[in-house]
Amino acid sequence: MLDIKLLRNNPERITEALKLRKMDTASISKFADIDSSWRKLTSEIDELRSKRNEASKQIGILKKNKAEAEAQAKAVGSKKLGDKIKELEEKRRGGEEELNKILLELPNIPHNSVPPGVDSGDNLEIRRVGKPPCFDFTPKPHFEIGEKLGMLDFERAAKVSGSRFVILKGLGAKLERALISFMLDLHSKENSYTEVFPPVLVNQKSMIGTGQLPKFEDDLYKCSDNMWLVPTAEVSVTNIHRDELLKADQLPIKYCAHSPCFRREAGSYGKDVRGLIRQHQFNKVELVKFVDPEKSYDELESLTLDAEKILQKLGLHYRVVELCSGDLGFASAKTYDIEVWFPSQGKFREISSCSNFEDFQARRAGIKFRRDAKSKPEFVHTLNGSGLAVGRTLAAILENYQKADGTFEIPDILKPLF
RNA sequence: GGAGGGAUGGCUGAGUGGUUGAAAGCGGUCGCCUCGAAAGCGACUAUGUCGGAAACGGCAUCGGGGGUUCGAAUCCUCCUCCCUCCGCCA
Repeated sequence: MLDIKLLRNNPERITEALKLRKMDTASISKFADIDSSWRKLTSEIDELRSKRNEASKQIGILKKNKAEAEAQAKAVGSKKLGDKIKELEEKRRGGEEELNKILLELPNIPHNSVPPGVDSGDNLEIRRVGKPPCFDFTPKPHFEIGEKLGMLDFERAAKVSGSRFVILKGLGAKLERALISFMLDLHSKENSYTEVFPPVLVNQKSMIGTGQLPKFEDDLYKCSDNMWLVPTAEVSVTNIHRDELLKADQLPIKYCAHSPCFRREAGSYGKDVRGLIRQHQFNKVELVKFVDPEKSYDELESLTLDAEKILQKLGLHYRVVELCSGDLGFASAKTYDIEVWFPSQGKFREISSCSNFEDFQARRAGIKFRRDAKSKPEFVHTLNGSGLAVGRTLAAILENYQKADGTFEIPDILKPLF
């Protein structure tokens, strides 16, 4: 959520930001209209309430002094004030709801450093690490390798659940588990994240807190009792500190978590229909930070490096891309995508997305901290990034470590886990 | 699922219709004391919002919504969460 004051005092800045994201700016002027009448009504209501409070106070005193008749007379006038207040409040309520809706559906403002652009074509490559493997044969796609080796069973998964599901078997299941372990160990031991194992079924407030709702309901699985399956552990983990006032010396708070993630992938028909790339359910290890606003951009750099470390240790070729304004996620102010090399496709595919949300999520979720004893609470900055998407990592290993005979090598770093 | 109990400021915890934004304690900040510190003493110490350069003032907020009343932390009602007991269950 954006700062409502910014919206009032500097709507040009937000209009500008929306344009960068190629979004409709109509809601800005709509907001201004409703807001000004909301504020006018509010000051009228406040004034009337002030009068009524004064009258009530006096009635109290009169009653104490046994001046019943006077008290009665005053109560009549006060009742009228009350009716008027109720009427104005009713009038205000509709606008209030609309303002809130607009506010909750406005995306974050891109950071100054974010390159302007319309889509992924305008993203900026920051660095390339490692080298693509050389094959003296045509590299196969990961799903062919996995199916042939009995590690991946898409057909039966379709029977059990539907399309975009997979059953990992034998070595496949074991490799998945090893990867989760490896990632969590590295982040908790070397990168000093606290490991957490969060719920994957969350309430609506949590989904609003991180920005999935109300705008992206179509992407989510909704269960009964107004509970939702998380599309990423970011939701569960960021909301750990919802409506909390943290102490400055607690920051930065760093969590890593593995969770299954659930996405409906509505509107992605025909995209990556085969293989592990785009599943309705997949495992992911997530990194989440709560930090001092002044340090959040340094923290974004280090978080990205923490995620990269996994790929380096696995010996996978990758690049880091800075998302342009048009490709930026709803809640993000700045995002680096890490893309891993897929030999069968001859291109890089996203395996991690590391973002600084600044105070956008903190404001929605009410996550504050007090700088020192004398200062007022301020919103923290939240960040998160995949470290990494496990299914895609497994796919990348199959492809990059494949051999001519259709088998593949387990990366050295994982061997102790087998 | 059934029966009870509870939710108050950074924390603990009083408060059952009237000048209560809220006692007390803890914690914190500042001052006095001291060579310095501890202890002691004193003052200050919620958030949001509107107006204001500020001082300050209005309004709202005692888990959340709705209601009763001139007036609600306090009464009624619905909801959420927590605790205890019973049932069921991995």
